[in-house]
Amino acid sequence: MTTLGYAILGLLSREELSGYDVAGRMRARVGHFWEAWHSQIYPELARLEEAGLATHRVVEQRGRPDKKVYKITPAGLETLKEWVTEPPVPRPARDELVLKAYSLWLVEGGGAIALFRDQEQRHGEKLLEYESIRAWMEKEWGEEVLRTDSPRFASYAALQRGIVYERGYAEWCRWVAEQLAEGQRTKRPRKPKAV
Amino acid sequence: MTTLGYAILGLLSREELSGYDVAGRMRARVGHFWEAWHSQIYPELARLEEAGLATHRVVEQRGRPDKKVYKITPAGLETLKEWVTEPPVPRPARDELVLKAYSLWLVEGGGAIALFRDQEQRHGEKLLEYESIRAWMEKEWGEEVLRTDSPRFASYAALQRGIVYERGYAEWCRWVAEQLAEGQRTKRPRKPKAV
DNA sequence: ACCCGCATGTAAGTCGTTACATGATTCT
DNA sequence: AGAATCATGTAACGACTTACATGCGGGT
Repeated sequence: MTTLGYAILGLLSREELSGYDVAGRMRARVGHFWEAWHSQIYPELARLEEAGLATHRVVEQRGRPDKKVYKITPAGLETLKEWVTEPPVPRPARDELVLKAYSLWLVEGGGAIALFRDQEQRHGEKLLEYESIRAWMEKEWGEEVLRTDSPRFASYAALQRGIVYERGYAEWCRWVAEQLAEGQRTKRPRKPKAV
Repeated sequence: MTTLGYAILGLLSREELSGYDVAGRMRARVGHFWEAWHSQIYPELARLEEAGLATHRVVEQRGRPDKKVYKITPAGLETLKEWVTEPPVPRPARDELVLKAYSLWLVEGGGAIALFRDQEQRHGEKLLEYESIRAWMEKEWGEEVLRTDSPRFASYAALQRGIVYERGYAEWCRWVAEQLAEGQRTKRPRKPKAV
């Protein structure tokens, strides 16, 4: 089983979905910590079905192409439950911007400051977006967001990670931009080639 | 050019390195936001050389196998500089634990609490490790860590991201574990199958 | 006329991981 | 005797991305 398989089972545990819908949920719901395109999703759904973890029925539609609606099986639910409490293999977050930061010393102020200010804004916007979703959840779902046996709690908890992540990211970007700006203000001449 | 290529150039811009050393630096220095194994590094170094961004010379050693020491070229430095200020294509952080959180509602307390407490500890330990490196840098490098044209500033800035990341991660884990524990204390019976 | 949403797939290519392969020296 | 460090590579596999492929209906 691949991680994507579990991601899909996680969605199917909440509702029956077509491949197209899975792709949509993937973008909207779990997109901030796992993404997948339909070209990966369709074969994965077929594999889940072959493994007996999901089944599908064809739903005919008027004026639209037929769709295959997938449903998780009891075996699928068991597999998913077992996976949930297993510790994940630790993998470092691959982050290209941090890699760029590691070579920041090579470039003179301007462009780098712009980059980090821009990234700060992007992540700040993401943060606001997530926070407004959280506000919506709290208003709409009330105390259920803290009822740990409710899927709404799980959605809320995952979103919470996105919020903490984006807040920290924006903070770091601002800090870097400030250091760069400060470095430009109190400019020292670069070290001469031969001392 | 792949991102790995730039990661390697970033290391070579500071010092000449053999493939073996690059692999080591990769683990120790940039490992918390980009990892790579030697099997990927050796071919990538060959590609960098072919593209004229690095050169190598063979260094003979006593009692040890010969090594190829790579050096960045002026063209390599230019390529690296150009890349640094280009905005990265936004890719969501793939995080399996958040995916597990999204399915947390399916499992009863015990195992899930243990998982998140354990993860909190892991990230808490990472945090302490990074903080002690930061303390070492500040003590050893002094004000140079804030001199934006110094490689030490860049190292410091990248490490800073690791610190913010791990702090946020540990915080989130603790929050989830607390919610799960709270949910267990004030246990409600699960919704009956048919109401 | 053209684009967007719905709907499902395959193919080609890239990137990353694990395993295979070899071999000397030093430490436990 | 066995493990770890230094040192460089290749091969096979798996995961992920981008592009190709098709087709209807509704909106601008």
